[in-house]
Amino acid sequence: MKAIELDKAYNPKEFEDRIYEMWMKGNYFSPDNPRVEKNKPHYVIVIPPPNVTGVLHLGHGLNNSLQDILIRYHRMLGEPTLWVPGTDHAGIATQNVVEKRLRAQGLDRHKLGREKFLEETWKVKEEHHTVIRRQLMKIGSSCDWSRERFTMDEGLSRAVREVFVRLYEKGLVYRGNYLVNWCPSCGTALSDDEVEYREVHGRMYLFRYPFAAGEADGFIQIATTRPETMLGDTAVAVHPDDERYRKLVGKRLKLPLTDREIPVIADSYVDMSFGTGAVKVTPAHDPNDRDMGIRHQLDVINILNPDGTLNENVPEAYRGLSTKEARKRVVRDLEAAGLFVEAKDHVHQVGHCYRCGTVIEPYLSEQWFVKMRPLAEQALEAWKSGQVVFFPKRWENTYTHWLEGIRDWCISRQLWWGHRIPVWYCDDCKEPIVSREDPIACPKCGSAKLEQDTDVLDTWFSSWLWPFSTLGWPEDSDDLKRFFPTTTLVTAYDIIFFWVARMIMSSMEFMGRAPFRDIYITSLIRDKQGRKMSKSLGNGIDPLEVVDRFGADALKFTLSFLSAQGQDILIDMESFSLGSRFCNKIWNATRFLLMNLEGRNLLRFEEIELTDIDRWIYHRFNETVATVHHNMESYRFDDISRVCYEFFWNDFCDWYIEANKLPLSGEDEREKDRAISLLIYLLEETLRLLHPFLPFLTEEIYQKLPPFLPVVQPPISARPASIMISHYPLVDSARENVRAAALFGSVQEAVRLVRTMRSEFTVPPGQRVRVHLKTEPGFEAASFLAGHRDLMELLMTASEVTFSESGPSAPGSIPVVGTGFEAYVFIREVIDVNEQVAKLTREIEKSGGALTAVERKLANPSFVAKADEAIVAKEREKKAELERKIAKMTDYIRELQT
RNA sequence: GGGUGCUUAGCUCAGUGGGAGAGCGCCUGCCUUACAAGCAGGAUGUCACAGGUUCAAAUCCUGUAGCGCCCACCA
Repeated sequence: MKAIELDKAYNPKEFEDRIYEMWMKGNYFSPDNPRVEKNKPHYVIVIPPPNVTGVLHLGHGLNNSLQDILIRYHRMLGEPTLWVPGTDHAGIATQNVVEKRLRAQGLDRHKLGREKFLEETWKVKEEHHTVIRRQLMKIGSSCDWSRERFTMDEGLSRAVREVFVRLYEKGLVYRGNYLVNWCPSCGTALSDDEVEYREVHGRMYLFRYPFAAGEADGFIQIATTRPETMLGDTAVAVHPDDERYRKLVGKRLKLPLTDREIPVIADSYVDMSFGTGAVKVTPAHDPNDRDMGIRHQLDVINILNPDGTLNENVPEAYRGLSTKEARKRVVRDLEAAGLFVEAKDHVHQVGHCYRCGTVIEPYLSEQWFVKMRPLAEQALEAWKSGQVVFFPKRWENTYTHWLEGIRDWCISRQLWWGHRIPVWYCDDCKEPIVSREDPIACPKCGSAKLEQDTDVLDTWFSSWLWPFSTLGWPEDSDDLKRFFPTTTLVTAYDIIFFWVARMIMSSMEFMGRAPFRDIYITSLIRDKQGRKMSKSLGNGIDPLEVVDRFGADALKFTLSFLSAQGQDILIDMESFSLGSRFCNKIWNATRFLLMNLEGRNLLRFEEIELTDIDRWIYHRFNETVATVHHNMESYRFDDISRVCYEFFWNDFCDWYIEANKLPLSGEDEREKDRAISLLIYLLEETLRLLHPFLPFLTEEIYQKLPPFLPVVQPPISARPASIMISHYPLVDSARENVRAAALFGSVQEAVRLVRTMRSEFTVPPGQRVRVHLKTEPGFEAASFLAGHRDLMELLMTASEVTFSESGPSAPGSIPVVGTGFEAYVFIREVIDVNEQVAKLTREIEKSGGALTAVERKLANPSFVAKADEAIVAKEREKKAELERKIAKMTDYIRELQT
């Protein structure tokens, strides 16, 4: 046959897009693709939906690369495999993006109005969605695009409503006036999990509150980090057992800067040992104070507007000020009144909005909540009973800890972008109506004047239904029946609370079982300094740029290779050359093999008799396959990538192809046919092994292979049209061959020893050298070595290799010791002995000089006594090393001169 | 404060009871007719520190230090 020609270098741009198109046309991403073996269990992943706030970053690159590896692996095992793609509307985050754009045009959402604003947001959603979809395709994601979903799709919105109504009917959704986390900038409530605590260097202020006239003399000192909230104080609390204050409990204080009087109360919440042992109580603006307020029926004075400025409940002078301004003003005024004691630097944790970074204010408002305890119990049960398993396991602690300390979930958001809360209020009788369908009239009074709740739901209220809402729930759809529960969830650890735990809760509640079996928690990607990649730092890496420079396969393979369990990945653009080099290596090895098809006839595998070298490579291949399968079970992507890399590069290329250059360049036509046939067969199997990690490259090469090439394992004569739907290699115990491995291991050892020797004497690579191998009596590999004289000559660049159980007959060689043999290298013949002796002599002299210096140092008693012990030890070691070196070179000289 | 992870070669990291390793970088020599994105060879480590268990410890236990992350209402 004719040689098949490949370009000289790996150039992914030339084929990646073309191949993705081919896959799409072939409908290979479908769970009903031609490879499917109907009796096998389903393998299903639903994508963690990227937010439509922007485009994909490298974290998504990692996440989706790993999902694609799993999907392709299982698909090639013949399992009906489905990967559901989709995106998330990301309520608050997307709304912020749009508002930012509006601000740039001098607009805001209120000027625009709700309807127009939503129109704008849908446009932004479309923009980002288009890019995200293209990015996923670019990196080769083999997801089923016909099943793509969006959290605000009609179907998913129906699921959201259904869930809200069911939970309401069950009494698990309730509405109430509670202290919630309020972001003054976003103008909405947040759940506890959306508050990010950051260390802030603030101040701790000490103030005096004087007693009201006639109550007692003097004052009580209180400490606070938020002076402005004193305007909302309705009590001062002390511990009931605190002797210092016992007599003062019940007395009234005059609240400075206001005309109000507040009581001193006793509450065991107060820590006597902290500060002055007296705490100001602001029920409207602190969760603990709120609790105390309820216990003591204190007044609740809300001093804030929704935008974070002070409202009409404070004295006029402070109204309209921001909390920051008010703080300064209050401190100044208290100082003027002689009530300020001191302000100390104070480091503490302050809550910030996870989306915009604004300081969170505890704020009393009417909100909707989900009662979580009953749901959390079920989610804990799912884990305890082994329905879900975390990889790595230690994330289970994070999961259970959160569930055990679960708090109710505030799900209403004062935003516009999201699922409108399915509650209407009757204008006439004020009855709230919770309904799956938009109601027309009030069921209680019949009034048609209904208004829907203006708030929307937390974005996670739709994401937590993702594994079944995407499959058609609440309809009893075919997909739901076929593909639920899913198999594996691949996600990062930063959303275990937000998403993973909640999905399990909702799924237990509405589906009666966990939504997936395995939870693989990926690493987080950081830059080389260990910083999170972010737009503001400008240290982000665009996956598309990686694809552009190195190719999608290089992206995928590199990330997989670096993806050690439980470790963050520190990476920069250059890191991807690892994958790209590997691709190039595979490309060129293939190029070499296909080139050697010129004039050859491919032999059928059955008619080839394997040599021990062939058995060795099949043994190694089989070992590699076993490791891959084994580690795939436990999601050890790094280990899998490593063994594949090592097998292909070190075993297949460096030894097997190199060894086969002998027959390939020989005269024996039958030998040539034999050698190239086996090489091509093994290449084909290896490509299948590598395909999940290097989908584009392996497909491109697969398509270049001789079209009629049969498959060795499993034995099929008509290869599938695409490697995507070919068979993944399986462990074949018949290929295990420890004996062949040992035999070839001896060849490798002998070759390496001689190469090292050559290198030590700087013998030019082209210069042939004579070698004698003295094998020990009874050494098993002796005849194998002797039988591969020509191979060793090739690999050692030897002019001649002789064998015997005795030493060399002629002098002038230098021996090296191997396992079961000694190799005598006749260095003297290929080098200028005088020059080499002179070189060695010079080195001995040089080392001798260094040795003298070291010895002198060590002979100095004050050095040994006073110098750092480590330094002394180092010197001793240096001495021993120099002595060894000198002895070895002296030996060499003696041998050369014999 | 609670939890959890890390500390191994210049850098990024594997390795969890018996030989200290990989990739990149570095040094030497090679354009050997697949690949210079390559080939052959090499150097580099008190495996954070201190104790303990063991015939044997980078690996198990205890403690210490440093770094990181998560959670938590100390005003």
